[in-house]
Amino acid sequence: MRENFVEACRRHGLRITGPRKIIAEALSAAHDHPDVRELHRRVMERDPTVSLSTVYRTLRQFADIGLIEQHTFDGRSVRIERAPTAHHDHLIDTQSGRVIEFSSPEIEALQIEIARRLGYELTGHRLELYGRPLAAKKR
Amino acid sequence: MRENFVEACRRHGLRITGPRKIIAEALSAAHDHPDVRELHRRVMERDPTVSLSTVYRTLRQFADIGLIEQHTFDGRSVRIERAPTAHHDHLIDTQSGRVIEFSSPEIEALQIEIARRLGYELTGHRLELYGRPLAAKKR
DNA sequence: TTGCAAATGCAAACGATTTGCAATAAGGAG
DNA sequence: CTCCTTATTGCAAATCGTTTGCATTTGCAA
Repeated sequence: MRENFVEACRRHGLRITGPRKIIAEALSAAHDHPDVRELHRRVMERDPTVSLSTVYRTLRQFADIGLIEQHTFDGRSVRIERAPTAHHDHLIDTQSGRVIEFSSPEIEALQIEIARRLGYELTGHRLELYGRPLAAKKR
Repeated sequence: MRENFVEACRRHGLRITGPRKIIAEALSAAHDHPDVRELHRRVMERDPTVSLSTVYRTLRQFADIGLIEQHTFDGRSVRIERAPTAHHDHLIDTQSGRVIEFSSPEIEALQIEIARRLGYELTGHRLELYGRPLAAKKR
């Protein structure tokens, strides 16, 4: 993501600052979907002087230029995700809070169809599945 | 909803109080998906002494006993909906904020299937479509 | 190197929601 | 019908996540 980040910032006239570099690093190291406080914690491990407000501000900018996405799964705080290369939806493990990504062309197609039938052009959607692991039982 | 409300409260040991009656009335009169402040506004039209905190507390209780559902469509404030008789999802008109209900057995089935394939038992889901009306163009 | 707009840290502000507490009222017992 | 216990209420203050104003610092183009 490093390159992508530098390039994207340049393209949008954002300066390559210390805090932004650190935040970008923390993001590319994140293989999960942390919330902002958690991300700030990780950023502070690299540089404890970066403030929470800078993290918030930077995340908004990164989202604006398409580097990340911000989701609110539970109605609670925002969770961060590196810019997806391909579209996908999420399954949230209700026991652990873990987020699993998936995609379903069939569902995508149905969504467009449903919107059209209701007289709308689909401009976006959100699909979240909530589930309990079933493996545990059998194994 | 009047009867349903009295009965449900009785069944769960909730007292039938003045504020609760008013809130239940405002809810059954609502044919949209108001947020809490808007609902409180409507409640106050009937009785200006009912406080916002009582509305919040009552809504939580009503949700607990299944009289209503609370959604957070946009990541912003909570929107209220009378208990649905049948399950459905929502399409949000991005121009007007209006909410349209729909249901799709095909999608429901696919969701269960996807969760299973990922090793999960589906315990819940959220599906929201966002769209722009297309009728306007043609007519 | 210099100069200036962009970016930062801090603390205060915010909007939505929750909570502690003393006062009030529902509704079963007598 | 009145009394008593306990749930419920209104109010104000607290919380939580997020945003913002402002004085200070810092990229970076010239």
